[in-house]
Amino acid sequence: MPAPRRRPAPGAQAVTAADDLPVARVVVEVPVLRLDHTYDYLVPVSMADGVTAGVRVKVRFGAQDVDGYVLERLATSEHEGTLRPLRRLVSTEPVLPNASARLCRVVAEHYAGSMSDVVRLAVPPRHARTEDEPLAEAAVTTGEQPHNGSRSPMAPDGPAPGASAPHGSAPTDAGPWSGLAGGEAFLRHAASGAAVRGVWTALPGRWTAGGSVLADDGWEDMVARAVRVVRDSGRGVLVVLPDARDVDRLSRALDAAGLRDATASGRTLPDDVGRAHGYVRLLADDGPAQRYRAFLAALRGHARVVIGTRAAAFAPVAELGLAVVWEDDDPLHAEQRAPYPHVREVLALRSEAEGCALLVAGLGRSVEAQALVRSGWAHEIGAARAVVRERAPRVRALTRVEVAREGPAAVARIPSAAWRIAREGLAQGPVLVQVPRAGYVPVTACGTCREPADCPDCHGPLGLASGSSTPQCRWCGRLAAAWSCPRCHGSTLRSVLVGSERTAEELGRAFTNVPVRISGARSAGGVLATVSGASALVVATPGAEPVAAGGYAAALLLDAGVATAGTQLRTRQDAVRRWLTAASLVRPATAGGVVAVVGDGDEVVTGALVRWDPAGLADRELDERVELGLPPAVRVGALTGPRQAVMAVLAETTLPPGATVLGPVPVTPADGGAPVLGGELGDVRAIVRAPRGEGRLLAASLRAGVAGRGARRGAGTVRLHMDVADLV
DNA sequence: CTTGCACTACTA
DNA sequence: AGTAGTGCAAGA
Repeated sequence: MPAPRRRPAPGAQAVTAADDLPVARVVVEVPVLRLDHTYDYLVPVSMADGVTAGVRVKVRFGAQDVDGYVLERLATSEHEGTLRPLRRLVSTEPVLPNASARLCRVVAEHYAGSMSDVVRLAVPPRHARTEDEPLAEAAVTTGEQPHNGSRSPMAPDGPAPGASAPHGSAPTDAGPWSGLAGGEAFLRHAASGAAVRGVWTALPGRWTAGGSVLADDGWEDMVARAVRVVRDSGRGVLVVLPDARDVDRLSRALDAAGLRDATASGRTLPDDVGRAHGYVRLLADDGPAQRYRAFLAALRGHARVVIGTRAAAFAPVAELGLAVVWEDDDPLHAEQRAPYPHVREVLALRSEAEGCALLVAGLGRSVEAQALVRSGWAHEIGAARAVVRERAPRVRALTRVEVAREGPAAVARIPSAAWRIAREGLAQGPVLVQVPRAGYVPVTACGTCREPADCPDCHGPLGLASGSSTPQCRWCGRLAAAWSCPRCHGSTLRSVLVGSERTAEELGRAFTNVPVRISGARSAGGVLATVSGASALVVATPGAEPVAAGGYAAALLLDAGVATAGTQLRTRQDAVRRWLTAASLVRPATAGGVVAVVGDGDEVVTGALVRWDPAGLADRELDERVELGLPPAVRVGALTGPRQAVMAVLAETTLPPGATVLGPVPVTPADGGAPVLGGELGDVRAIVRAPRGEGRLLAASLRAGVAGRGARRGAGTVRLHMDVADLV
C-alpha cells in the first residue's frame, strides 16, 4: 500500500518528537460517528513531560484545530501514514484518566453513540484560574458553618471518619441498615470491596404525632450512613441525585454524620482534611468555576466522596467502592444530550467496569430496577411488610365510587371527606396539597370508560389528528379504523384535555385562618425547600414539595385522574413516584398521618399507594412490558431523520436475529402542528426493537448502519437514540 | 482561458 | 463537522 501523499501543513514547522514514548493516542472531539476512533499524534520534545494519559490537547485534524484528550503514550504507532504533532498541551491536568476513558467508551458503545459525545458530558469545561488555586488554610476552615438549614447534628457515632486505619479495620456499623432484609450484608460486602448490587426501597421518615424525629433514618440519613461505612473502609463513594434540593438534603445528612463539603466557600480543603472528612458537590447549575473546582477536588483525591446531579455519574473517584443512584425513576436522571445516557445505566456499567458496589435506591421502584432484581443481577433490600405498614401514612382513595356515597356533595372537585382530612390535619400540623402541574395533558382515551387507547398491533399510543376521525398509531403508523376499547368495548375515542389550576385559591378561601404557602417552579416564591412544623396549607406541584419539620400531618393528592392519565410509557411509574414523594413527607399512620388521593385515578396506581407497595406495581408493570415487548424487557433504538435517509439506514443495516422494525412514522403531526421530539418538519422515526440479550448487537449494528452511510448521499442525517423513554 | 460555485473526499 | 481539492458552466 503506497503511503498517502501528504503536503506539508501550512505554517507547520518540523518538530522533534520526544525521545521516550513519542506517540500520543488521542480521542478527538468531533461529533461525527464515523470519525469516532482514536488517532495517533507525535509528542513534540517540548511537551515530553507534560503529555500524560488524560490531558487535554489541541490537535490538527484535517484542516482544522480541534480539542482532544490523550488516552495513552506509546513507543510506536500502527498508523501507516505520517503522524502530525500535537499542536498544544492545554493543561497538564489529567481530566480524563484511564478509568474515565474506559467508562466513556463503554457508555458510548451501550448507547451506540460516539465516545467524544460522552466525554463532553463527563468532563466539565476547563476553568484555567481554578487549576492554580491554592488550597484553603486549615485554620480558615475550622468552625465553618455546615449547610444552611442543617438540623442539630446527630451525636458523632463510631470513630471519627478517616481518623482510624485507612483500610477496613473499622467495624462496620450499619446502623438503621441492620433493620432491613439484606441491608447489613449489602453494606458489609460493599465495604469489603465486593461488587454487590442492591435495589433498595426507602421508607418515609419517622416522626411522632407531635412532629418530633424519632430516629435519623430518613433516606438521606441512610444514604449518609452507607457513605460513611464504605468511606471508612478506605474506598470512594459516589451518589447521584435528581436535583439540587436532593443534593442539599443529603449534604445536611453528611454534615450531621461528620463529613464536610470540601469546596464550600470557594476554597478546597487541605488534602489531609479533605481526604479524611471531605465530600464534593458536583451540580450542573453551579457556575463554571465552582463546577471545575469540585471536579478537580474529586480528580486530585482531595475528597473521596462525590455527590451531585446526573453529570456526576461520570465523576472521577479513585478506588470507587460504592455508587448510588437516588430515585432512579426521576426523569432528570436521563441526559438530554446525545447519546442520552441514563444515570442508572451509567452507574451499572461503572459497577461492572470498576468492580464497585451499586445501590439503586428510591422511595419507589422503577420497572428497570425491578428487572435487575428479577434477573438476579441485583439483590432486593427492604423493610418487612409490618415495618412498612408501621411507617407509612394511612392512604385513603377518594374515588368517584367512594365519593358517590356522599350523594350530591360528590359533584365538587374536592369532596367533603378531603376537606375533613385537611381540617383535622391542620389541627396537628402542616398539611400538604399536591396539584398536578399546571397545563394540559393531551391524551387519547376511550370515550366511554376513559381507558387510554393503544394500538391493537404494537400497543403504541393512538393519536387523533384534528379533522380526522380515524385514529393512527404514533409508533407504527397503522390506522386503527375498527378500534374498540379492550376494557369496555366502546368504539369512540376522545381527546382528553384537562386543566388543573385554581386549587390554591379555592383552598385559601376555605381556610381563611390558616396561612397558605405555595411551592412551585412557576409560583412567585419559587420552590421551597422546607417549611416549619406550624399549621399551614402547603400547595405544591410534583417535585416541589417542601420537607416539613416534623412531617406533615396530612396530604391531599388532588386530581388523581390527571396525575395518572397519559399515553407515555412511564405514566404509571411517574404517577406513583410523584405520589410517594409527597406521601413520604407525611407522618406515619401510627402518628396519625393521613394521605387522601382525590379523584378518579388509575386503580392500579392508587392501589399501589394505598398498600404502599411500589415494588408490587413495578413487578406488575414489568410483566406487562414483557408481554407487550416493551423496554426494559427489550431494547429499542429510534432512528430519526428524513424518510429517505432513515429508509437507507434500515436497508443497509444487518439487524440482529429477532429484531423487528416499527414504522417509520412521521414525527411531525400530519396537520402541521408543532414538531415533536425535536424532529425537523417532515422527519420520520423508526423504532427497532430486539430482545435484551441482543442489546449489544442491536446497538452495534445500528451504530454501524448510521455511521457507515456516508454524508455523501446527501439524503440527510439520521439521529440514533437507544432506549428512548418516550416511545410516543 | 478565467472565475465561481456545487460536489465529494478526507481527517493520524 | 469543516475544509480543501475537483469538476463543470457561465463569462470575457
